[in-house]
Amino acid sequence: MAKRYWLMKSEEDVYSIRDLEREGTTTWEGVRNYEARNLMRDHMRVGDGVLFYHSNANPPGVAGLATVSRAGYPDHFAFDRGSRYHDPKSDPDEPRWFMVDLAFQEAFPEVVSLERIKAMPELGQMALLDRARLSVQPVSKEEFQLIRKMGRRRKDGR
DNA sequence: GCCAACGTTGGC
DNA sequence: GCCAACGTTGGC
Repeated sequence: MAKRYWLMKSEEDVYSIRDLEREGTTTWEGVRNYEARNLMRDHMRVGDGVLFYHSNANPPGVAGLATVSRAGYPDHFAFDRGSRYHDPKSDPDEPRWFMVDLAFQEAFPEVVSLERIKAMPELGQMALLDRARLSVQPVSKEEFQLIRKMGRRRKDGR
């Protein structure tokens, strides 16, 4: 199956690309939006490319790359009464929420800011721009490759 | 910290 | 099934 591409948001001060770099892999629990849930449960596959986006950051933007290292599986944090992600409506026999695991790939030398993304006509169709509150979203191969190229090159050309 | 967008909940 | 109230997200 062809590799797919995604953009996933994390609040920078909660979990950043540097945290992922240090840990190597992470679990992506806590997504509580059905559209995002469906993407993780039904469409994300091991090896898919991920743009790691920092929200609530200065500036907000894509901070690096990750890959999907485990496809969708039940978000067991929802069953844990002590977790901030506990959801009494999710049950192990019929889990409501799903998660994936990510592996670190690279941190960009400089964040590709939302402002720069908005300024690129080729990126005008990204869900990021009109589905601002969707934290897991599909990205085309062309969008992924362009942002990767922008991220690997510093603005000053070095 | 503000507030617009937007998804969810719950009364009817 | 409608829709107002409410909660959350996330840019600014």
